[in-house]
This record gives sequence, structure tokens and C-alpha cells, in this order.
Amino acid sequence: MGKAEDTKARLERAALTLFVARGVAETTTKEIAMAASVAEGTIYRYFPSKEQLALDLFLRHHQGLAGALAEAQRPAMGLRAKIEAIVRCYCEWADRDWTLFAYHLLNQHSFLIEVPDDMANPVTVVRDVISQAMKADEIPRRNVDLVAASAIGVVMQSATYKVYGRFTGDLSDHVRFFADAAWAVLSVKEK
Amino acid sequence: MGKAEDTKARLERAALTLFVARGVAETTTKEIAMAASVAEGTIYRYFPSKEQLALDLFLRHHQGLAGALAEAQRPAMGLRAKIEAIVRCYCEWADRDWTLFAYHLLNQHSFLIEVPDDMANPVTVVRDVISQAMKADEIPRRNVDLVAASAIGVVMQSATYKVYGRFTGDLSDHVRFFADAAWAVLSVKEK
DNA sequence: CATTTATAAGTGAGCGGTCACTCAATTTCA
DNA sequence: TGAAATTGAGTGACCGCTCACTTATAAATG
Repeated sequence: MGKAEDTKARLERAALTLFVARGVAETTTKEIAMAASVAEGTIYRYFPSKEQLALDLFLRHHQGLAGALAEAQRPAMGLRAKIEAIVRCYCEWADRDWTLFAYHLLNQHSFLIEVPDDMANPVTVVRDVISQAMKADEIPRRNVDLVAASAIGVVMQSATYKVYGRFTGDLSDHVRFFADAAWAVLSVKEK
Repeated sequence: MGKAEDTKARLERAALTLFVARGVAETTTKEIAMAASVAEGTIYRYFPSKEQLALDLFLRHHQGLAGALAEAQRPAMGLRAKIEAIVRCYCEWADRDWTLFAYHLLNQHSFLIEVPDDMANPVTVVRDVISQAMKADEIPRRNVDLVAASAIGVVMQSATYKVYGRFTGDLSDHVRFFADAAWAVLSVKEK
């Protein structure tokens, strides 16, 4: 790794850690620089603004995750298998870089509006899989967005509670349960 | 309503609306005052700081919701009925004052650490109900926090997506589905 | 090789501007 | 008329960002 790339990476990691610990608005450029062991001005050799740095970090993970989920579900046959593939991939991403994952989770509100409509999107991947399964009558036909939200919530709320420290350990340890639970949500019979 | 109480209520409502629309850190005291049609200084007659105003709003809803959920589930017999009572109560609170609800939902991260341990807590209510049901062998025994998170996620993620505008309409219209889905999550068989 | 030249990377004091908060003066109203 | 409520210009702290300058690295030259 070149020296410049190393500096940039150190800045990103420092920013990420502080953003998760104290929030984006509450983190100063001076703090980021200190944590990365560079001068404040150096930040601006690599990023046009603090806001852009924050957005870069978010979008990179957002797109990466969306691509990975799309790849993961593709080879799986049938909704049940696709769900498990998606859940496994999601949990692995979370466990691999928990700080980045937590940052993405905690800052959706701020950045999601800045995501272009045509950009790969984790939610869309899930939504499409569910939509297909409804068309194929694998599960009852319902409001896709509502059902997708509920299924996604099974995993995402658990991840959120891990951020809060309400429980510990790898998310990947519970892939089977998450997949079963999400499947159960999607399969709820109409009355 | 006395004049002073009216002013305080207007300030709270103005702050709430702005906090939801633009975020707490991004909202200035000048904006709050303007939206409430008072001078900036008036804020400080009723609140010691902007931060305390934000915390007050959060805690009032947090405690109110916790109390309401505890009340709602008490008379219901059996886990299935308790879940439905909790879900219904939660959705009604959301629909009754959506701005306040959205504020609470979007700012958990910032304020949850400031909630005293002994304070009534919406999550604890749900957790305890599930814990009881496990003891009574109504549902499989599992990691309570994990299962509670997943069940709660069914409803909360849907609420979150409503905040994002991914779908519209009252949450209360879907109480039955949420209850069924949460129940399904809790009932997932161990393999 | 040594030496000059060119470019990239890093620095930190300081600037312009914002913002939460204060307070002396003014208005409201019982 | 006196206490309570309100006002808004003013204050000081802070913060993102700039920029003139230094230092490290690489390229060119003879």
C-alpha cells in the first residue's frame, strides 16, 4: 500500500470509529485528524468535506452489501433457499467489519435520501426476491413493501440491538433462526 | 390552558417537527423559536438547553409508551393475546401522534443511553412477556433477547419504512398481520 | 553516481461564519 | 403597579475549511 493510500485508509477508519461512537455531527475534523495521527488539513487532501467523507463511507458499504446480497441469492433455488443465502451473506458482512456495519445501520436516515434511485440497494434485492415468490405463489400475495419490511426487521432489529449491546456474539451464529423466522413471517396465512 | 403552558407546548411541537424533518443537531434554536412564533430567548424560560428539550420529548414518549404497553398486555391471557394487545397499542400510539412517534424511532441511538436502568422501557415489557411464555412452555426456549429483537423488528422495521415513505397508511391497519408474524417468529421450531 | 528539479504529501495557525445561550430592556396582564 | 413573560441584539466558544509553507519522495540530468 502506498503512503497516500495508507493515510486515506487511516483517515477513513478513524472517522468511522468516531462516527459510530459519537455520531457524525458530534465528531469534529480535529478529532478525526488526531485519531488518524495527521494534521487537520490533511483530511482535505483526500476528501472535499467532512460530509463527503461520511457519505463515501456510507455509499461504499451500501453498494457493496447490495451487490453481495444480489450475488448470494442468485444461485439459490426457491424462496426458502434465497432467504437463507441473503441472511447468511448479511450476517457475514456484519461480522466481518462490525464498525462499518454499525455505521451503515445507524445512519440510514441521514444518507438514504442521497442514494440515487438507480443505485444498487440492499432492500430492493430482498423486495424483488419476495415479489417473485408471490408471483410464483410460493407465499401468500400481500403488500410487498410491508411484508418485506417485516421480514427484514427480523434480522435488522437484532443487529440494532447488538449495536446497543443488548446482546453479544456473532450474528452469523443465528443465521438458521433468522432464516426460519423470516420465512415464517412471509408464510403467514391470510385469514 | 394558561398562556405559559401554551407557549411551552408550541415550543415542543415546533421543536419536534423540526427535529424529525432535519435532525436534532441540524436544527437551530432560532428555527425552533421562529416556528413557535416566539423569540429565541423564550426557549430558555422553559428549557435549560436545547439538548434537554430534545431529551424531555424523547423520555416523555418513551415512558408513556412503556406504561401503555404494560397496561395493554396485562389483562390479555396467553402469549398470543398479549402480543396482539401490545402490537395494537403500539400501532395506535404511532398513528395518534406520528411526528412524536417518528422522533422517538429515529433518535433511539442518541437517547437510549441516557435512560435510567430503572425507568419503564417498551422493550423490557415485551421481553418480560416473552420470557414468561418461555417459562410456561408456550414457545420454544431460546435466547430471549435475540427472539424479542426479531419479534419487535417485525413491527418496528415496518414503522421505520413508513418514516422513509416506503409505504403509506396507518400502521393500525396491519395489526393482525404484525401479530401473526410476531407470533410466527416466536413459535419457530428448534431443529 | 551525486545533484538539481519537480511533484506529492503533510502541517497548523488562522479566518469566516454559525450557533447555543445571556441579559437588560420592554411588553403583558392581573 | 408589580410580577411574570417576552424580546432580540449581543457574546463567546467552537468548528469546518483554507492556504502559505515545510518536508518527503521521485524524476531528470550530466
